[in-house]
Amino acid sequence: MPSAKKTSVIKRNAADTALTGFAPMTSRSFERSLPMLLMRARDAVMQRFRPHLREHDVTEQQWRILRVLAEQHGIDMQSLAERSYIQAASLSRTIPLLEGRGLVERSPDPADQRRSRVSLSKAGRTLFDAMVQESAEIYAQLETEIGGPQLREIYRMLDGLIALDPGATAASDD
Amino acid sequence: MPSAKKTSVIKRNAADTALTGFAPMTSRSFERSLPMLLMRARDAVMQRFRPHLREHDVTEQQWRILRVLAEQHGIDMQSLAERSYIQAASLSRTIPLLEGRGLVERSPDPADQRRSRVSLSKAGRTLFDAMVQESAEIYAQLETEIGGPQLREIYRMLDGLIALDPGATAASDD
DNA sequence: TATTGTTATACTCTATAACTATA
DNA sequence: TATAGTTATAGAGTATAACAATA
Repeated sequence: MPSAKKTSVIKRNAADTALTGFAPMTSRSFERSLPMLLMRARDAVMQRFRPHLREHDVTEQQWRILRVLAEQHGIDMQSLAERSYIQAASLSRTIPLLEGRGLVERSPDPADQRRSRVSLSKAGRTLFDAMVQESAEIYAQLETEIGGPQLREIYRMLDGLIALDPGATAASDD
Repeated sequence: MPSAKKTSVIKRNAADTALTGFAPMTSRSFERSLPMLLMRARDAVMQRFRPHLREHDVTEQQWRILRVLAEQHGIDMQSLAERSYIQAASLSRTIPLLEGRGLVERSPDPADQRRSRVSLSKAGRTLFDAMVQESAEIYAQLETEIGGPQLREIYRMLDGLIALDPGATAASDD
């Protein structure tokens, strides 16, 4: 039941009381573990998108890659890794899969033979266009349910949390 | 730089404009993908906790298990899986590891031989008490940086997102 | 020597199904 | 027949380090 009050996710007991004597009045909210709630919130949102991703046989990670490629043609592997928040080693295994499906193309950078220039193929662009359209519709539905101002507030607060980690913030400052 | 404005995480270009024609005025925030921001926010928060977890040689998943066991003695595997948001199959592999370290004990449920009753051992309780104390301190530091009211607002909004997924909400209603 | 990208290794976690032993 | 838990399998992802080619 979506509307049920989740008051007892974590139950009070002796041990609990002992450990939260540290911050007695607000212990309840902290016991509900911020990372856990973030994980569950992400999962709840992804529920909306998973059927859509599966339908196109694209993993979450691959979708992140396609999105970066859609906005930056001929990006090198390292930059792609940073912008899609995927480890370079992981990317090296994933890109050939997308190449194999004809969604992605690579060519050596003429200015530096070490570098690859990764791009969306025509088929990749077509897939992306179709997917991003559906994705926008799911987002629009989300916004309807949550409310625009509320959703913008969520973005603002998530930015605040992300800014807690200087490393992560730096990665997004491009 | 934590204070830097992240205005250019996703760059505008022709392709971008094309795909976001769908919702022109608010496209920027939606392009910044809610699941992605939730993932990064969780990662940023976890950064604070990872050294603490590693120090005690406990994975994030194992920490979730310990927390559930700390508040519910003699829980069966299925309930433990639900409450810790871990797949039952994954739990079946993880619990023996914790047993091996002497942190967790299991005994068959006398009323139903199929069921296990999983509990924290004395050593497990000692570890939990030490870790939860440190964890509370990290949270307190987070609260100082973010601000109590702001943090409570974050919790409220995450609850809202989680409520979007009836399945996930049901799991937390215990 | 340093950098780009790939490969290797080991580990974590997920998802699904098959299996066992009880009920 | 149904349920609790385990095991098997495959896939997806992380994290590190070693490595080859190029700069």
